[in-house]
Amino acid sequence: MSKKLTKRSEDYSKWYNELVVKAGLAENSGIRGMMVIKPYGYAIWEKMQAQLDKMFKETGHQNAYFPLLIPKSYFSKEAKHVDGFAKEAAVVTHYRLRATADGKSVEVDPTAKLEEELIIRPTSETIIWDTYKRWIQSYRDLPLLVNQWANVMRWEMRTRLFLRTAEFLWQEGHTAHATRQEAVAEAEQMLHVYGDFAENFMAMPVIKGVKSETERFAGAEDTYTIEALMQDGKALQSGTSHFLGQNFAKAFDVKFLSKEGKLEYVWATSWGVSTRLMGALIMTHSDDHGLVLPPKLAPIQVVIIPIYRKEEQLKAITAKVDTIVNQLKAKGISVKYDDSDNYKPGWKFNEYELKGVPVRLAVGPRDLENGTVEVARRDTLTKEIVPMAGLDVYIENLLNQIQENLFEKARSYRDTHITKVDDFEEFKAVLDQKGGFVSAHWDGTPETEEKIKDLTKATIRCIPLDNPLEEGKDMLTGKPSKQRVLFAKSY
RNA sequence: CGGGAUGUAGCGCAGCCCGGUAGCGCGCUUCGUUCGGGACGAAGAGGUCGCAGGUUCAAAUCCUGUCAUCCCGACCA
Repeated sequence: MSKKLTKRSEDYSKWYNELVVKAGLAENSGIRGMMVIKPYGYAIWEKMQAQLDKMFKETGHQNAYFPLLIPKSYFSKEAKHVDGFAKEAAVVTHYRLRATADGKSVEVDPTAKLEEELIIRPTSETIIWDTYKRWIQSYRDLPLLVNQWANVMRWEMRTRLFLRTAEFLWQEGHTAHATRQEAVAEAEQMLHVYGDFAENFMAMPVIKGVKSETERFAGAEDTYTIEALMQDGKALQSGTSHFLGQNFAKAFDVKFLSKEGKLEYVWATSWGVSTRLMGALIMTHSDDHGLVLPPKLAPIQVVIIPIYRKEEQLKAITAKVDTIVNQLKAKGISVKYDDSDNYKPGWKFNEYELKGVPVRLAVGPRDLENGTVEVARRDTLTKEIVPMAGLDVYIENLLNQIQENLFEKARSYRDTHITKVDDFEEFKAVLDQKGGFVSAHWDGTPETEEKIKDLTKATIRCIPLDNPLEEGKDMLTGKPSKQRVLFAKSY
């Protein structure tokens, strides 16, 4: 089987799928819309998890775990929330199998029907708020700042590896506060945590903003989002943080006694990012050679490949490489020395490029003679010969440079793909030919938003947080508008 | 839920129209030569042809049913 990838320019989706599979990140399981995350893909997810988890703890959150199955009745308590998820809920109706009459297979035992069906969580607000009711009595119990790492299930009709799968891994934070102000501040804080993570670790520039009413989370008063731009000009919602008001507190009757002795409903937030971030990472940096990983999230930051003919040469190289490995490890750099003899160097070069390893070192007899190594960068695909002395410092700096370069490259792409438009014909033209975000005036009504979506498939991605106010006219209806919003076609 | 396709070795596929006892590439095993950008030769291992029925002397191939997956729509806080 050829390892050659389809070119991005030819067919972006095909390229994406091949890359995910061939780089060993994930594959379709053959079970409808459900994905197998392979060890290499999972290793990257673990790096993300570890960093996010650290950031959550630094902002005062604790981890907990709630049940996978949620009684159906819990959903009926928050009306909008149900509407949002009813269409894609997987339901457990029975609890036993039995052998068929011919004894050759199994069937659901009809006598083992559940009194009340259980829903496989599409998100955990309901079960968590049912629990919070028991945890919260006094203002002293607040704020309650809990995060959960879990899997959830949404029965999507059309799925794509990492971007939309029937089951996915994520974290969901659920917090309860004594005041509106505090809850809003929490939702905003977590949006900034996501933004920092995306930009500083994934090297992925994002626009932070607020969702329009139509795009808002089911049951939220406000949904904050980080929006990233993929290489094919489509936007990807990469993380959301919701200010839930008192909706869930009222639905689940969660009240606390304030300092003043008054019984009040608590204020809530929820926020989450998922394995969709893997898709975002891939579509932000990768190229026709394969994956490109930012050093901070690369499971292997440096790979070392020996070049040799004879066993003695390998021994001499390995002795030298051991020193390099130790020096790099001492600096906290993760290194892999690939001295496997079943593949030739050329094969390995291609393989690690496909896997996105940021830096590759090649050490051969020539280098032993000269006291050098060949250093290759994944981001620029350039190579240079570097003296072995001081190599650890050189590599350390190089990794930082690569991290920075990836971000700058992605940012300049993103920045050149935000287009200001005042005319609807131009709007359509930009979406079709150039892609990216389009900054345009909108009259603020869901009807207009819907009409634009029908006509162009573009939706309002967000109203940026730092958006300047500016008088204008809606490009479609001509009605007055106070600010521009960002439109884009999205995943 | 509408439209289209596919199911044959671990992976990717051919064979099916026109029925005759299963093949190609990659991968895998062994040996040898190779090794600074996806090496080569030789010898091997590996398949209830998605499942169930039917037609036939004979079914991967024809017929009926069924299950599953994929793609395009609709759907996607």
